[in-house]
Amino acid sequence: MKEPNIQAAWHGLASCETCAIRHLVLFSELELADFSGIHVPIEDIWLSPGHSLYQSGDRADHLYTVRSGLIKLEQILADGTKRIVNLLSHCHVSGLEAMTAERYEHTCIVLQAAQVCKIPKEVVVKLAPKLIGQLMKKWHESMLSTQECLRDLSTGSARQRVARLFLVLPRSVGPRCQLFGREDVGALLGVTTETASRIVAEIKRCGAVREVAPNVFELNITELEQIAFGK
Amino acid sequence: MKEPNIQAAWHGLASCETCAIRHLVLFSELELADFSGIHVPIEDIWLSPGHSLYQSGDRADHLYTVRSGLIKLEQILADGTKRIVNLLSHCHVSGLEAMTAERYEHTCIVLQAAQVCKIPKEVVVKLAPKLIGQLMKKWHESMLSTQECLRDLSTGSARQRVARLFLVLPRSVGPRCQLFGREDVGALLGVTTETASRIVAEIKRCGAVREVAPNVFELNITELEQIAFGK
DNA sequence: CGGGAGCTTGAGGAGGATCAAATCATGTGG
DNA sequence: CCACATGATTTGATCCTCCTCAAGCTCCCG
Repeated sequence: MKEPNIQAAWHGLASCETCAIRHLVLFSELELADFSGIHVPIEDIWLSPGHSLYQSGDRADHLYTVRSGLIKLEQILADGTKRIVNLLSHCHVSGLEAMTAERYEHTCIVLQAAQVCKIPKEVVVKLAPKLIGQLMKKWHESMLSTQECLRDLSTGSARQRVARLFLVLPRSVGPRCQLFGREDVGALLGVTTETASRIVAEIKRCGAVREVAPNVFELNITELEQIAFGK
Repeated sequence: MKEPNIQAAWHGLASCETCAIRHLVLFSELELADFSGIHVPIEDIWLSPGHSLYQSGDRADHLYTVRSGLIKLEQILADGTKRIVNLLSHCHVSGLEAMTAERYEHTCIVLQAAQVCKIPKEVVVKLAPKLIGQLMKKWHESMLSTQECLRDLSTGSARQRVARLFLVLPRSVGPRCQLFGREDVGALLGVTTETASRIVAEIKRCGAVREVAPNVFELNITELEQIAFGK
């Protein structure tokens, strides 16, 4: 497992003002003057798959906005097995619980190379009055995303779940997406690793997806939708 | 199905000031002066099982704080089946999405006789700056509750799920709780109605619960925990 | 070349789904 | 007050899916 690659860790909010996705994330409603009051560092971080942003139980003092890549939130169940309860991608915010709780309740791990902004909780608290709208929007988004993950991806046959997973994954160019390890697929769908592997292979065989490179798939959307939602 | 029983629907916030659970719900941080600015009605409503507070797709213009009883949030899946994604009880807030979205995304139905406060969205928006803390707390609570519902109640064998459901249900006197229809149990656990019925019967037979009245159960906590989390 | 981690495949069995029917509870109208 | 209709619950029998345990396979790295 490689070390996290911190390419840039600048301080202050200078970059936020010009951030291309600012209007989509937390700070959309801020004006120039607001940035000047901030004297704690906001880091811009690149991470490769396998790295964790935080662990369940860690002191929750940062929020993270995902600029690119894919990130999983997982929890350990009573019987020791892991379960993924949310996938975060472009413009999502993770660690929102920092705003009200002492500690994180998920372990947050990178699935596909990601770029994130690490924002100290105190910055958000200080700006909170101006950020209410965005914060609520992000809470709501998190909620929808979690419900989608847990509801759609753990209902129906394993075939349907895998098909829905393919449809949910962020697309790169055209109908193309990247999958991750079978163990994670299992933890996300609530099935065993073996079943995950079997079904992915089967869906590959039946032509609903085509593996153009290791774990990179080209999707046949209509086929997949047929499997995912067909009676 | 009986009509909703609106015993009191008073206007203004006079009652909020003296509400016994105020400090646990949205308005804990308000002072007397804050209540005077409110000129839209906040209703206190009693509802019997089966009634809906709102339907998925309805215009979202009210928040509801649950004072007592039990309420389900359900959604209709692509294949037409219903799935319960959250259970709300004492001091929970439902309809938080009204704060950022146009429409409700769940259908909200009473499972056990409930008393709720119906708060117009505009009241909360107006008081928002003072309520940030509580709002976040409630978002967080909702999130935890949803994750618990969907994660714990749709993982493992049906036996385990039923046992966990009994452990999650709000207790009345001592280790006693009330269950609801088998169809709802199924929709909550992600199993069929028949399986729900079968397993409840089995758990009754093996002595982990005792039915002291129709759908009222006395729990054997240690037995249930053994089933719920035992290997 | 050998070792390890992740992925795939196989055989067997347990657990739910499905379809069907019987029982029970409730409310209605005669 | 009873007969009946309606809906929820229970139970049964059968089939299929997925879990379990196990072995082989591929790829990467020392």
